[in-house]
Amino acid sequence: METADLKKAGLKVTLPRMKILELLEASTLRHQSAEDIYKALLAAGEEIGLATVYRVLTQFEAAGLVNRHHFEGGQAVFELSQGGHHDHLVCVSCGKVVEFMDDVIEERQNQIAEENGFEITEHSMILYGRCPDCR
Amino acid sequence: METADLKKAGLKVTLPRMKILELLEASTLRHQSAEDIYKALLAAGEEIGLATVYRVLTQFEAAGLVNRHHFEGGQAVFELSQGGHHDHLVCVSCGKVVEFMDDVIEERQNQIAEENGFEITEHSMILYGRCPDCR
DNA sequence: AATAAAAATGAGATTCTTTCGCATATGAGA
DNA sequence: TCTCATATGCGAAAGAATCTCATTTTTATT
Ligand SMILES: [Zn+2]
Ligand SMILES: [Zn+2]
Ligand SMILES: [Zn+2]
Ligand SMILES: [Zn+2]
Repeated sequence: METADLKKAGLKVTLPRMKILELLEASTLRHQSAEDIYKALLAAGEEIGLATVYRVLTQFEAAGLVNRHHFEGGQAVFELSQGGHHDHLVCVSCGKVVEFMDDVIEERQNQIAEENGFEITEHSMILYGRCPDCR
Repeated sequence: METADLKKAGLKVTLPRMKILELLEASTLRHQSAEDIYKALLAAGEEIGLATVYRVLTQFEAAGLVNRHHFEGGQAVFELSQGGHHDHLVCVSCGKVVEFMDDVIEERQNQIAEENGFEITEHSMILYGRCPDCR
């Protein structure tokens, strides 16, 4: 139930926010740009402005509901943050995205940060290549 | 000797290209934006247009002379590609950049790509946090 | 259900970074 | 030195994301 999630996040329950959250939950594509979402909403007959989509996604991000990633040479993409941390494999040919999570890497990252006296707040790891279908 | 590098890269030896390459080699900051470079050139009395700086850096990248990285929330940064592959630790407070390279991680990345049938062309790994000075 | 105050929205303007187009200038080879 | 392909500088343009502000929608309160 979405409205609960919004309230829990300290966000007023408005129509645009509900529609965007619903769309993110219903969509088969986990990683979408603000514009993708805007167009999908338009196609669904919802009259929600692009600025609002950007604003709402930024609020969702701040509330921890979604995560934002910057894949090379494209717009930022957003995904529901359900399912915990993971990183991405991106096909440079067809755009397919595969998620993965590797404890060994995560562990080494922390180790490296520590060795350099850094206190890590987040990280971005994206592997680019050709997917099976595109090779 | 720079002119040789340019010729070797199949690039005509022009004044802007030489100046930019010299600046990259002389600068203490390894990671600079196109605009940083443009301003440094201006400050040094060189009259090189910003568009040229962008063009030249893109050509250098294609020639393998420099690498481009996109650190969160800033302009693209460029660095001379001397010294082989490495990844980055970036301080979110002061912008300090530390380079590192971890064979275990590189190995796991290849493993993961293989498991998913991907043929990796490149990757981006950036750890964000607070450096020792900023904690 | 009606009202008021606070917050969110939509549309367009605006910013920021990067690229493009084209007239002029420059470099490499003859 | 001459010629021509190429590179440069400038301003215009594009693309993504944010901002402004008048209007609308929520939520809280009668
Ligand atoms: Zn593919
Ligand atoms: Zn993901
Ligand atoms: Zn710092
Ligand atoms: Zn580096």
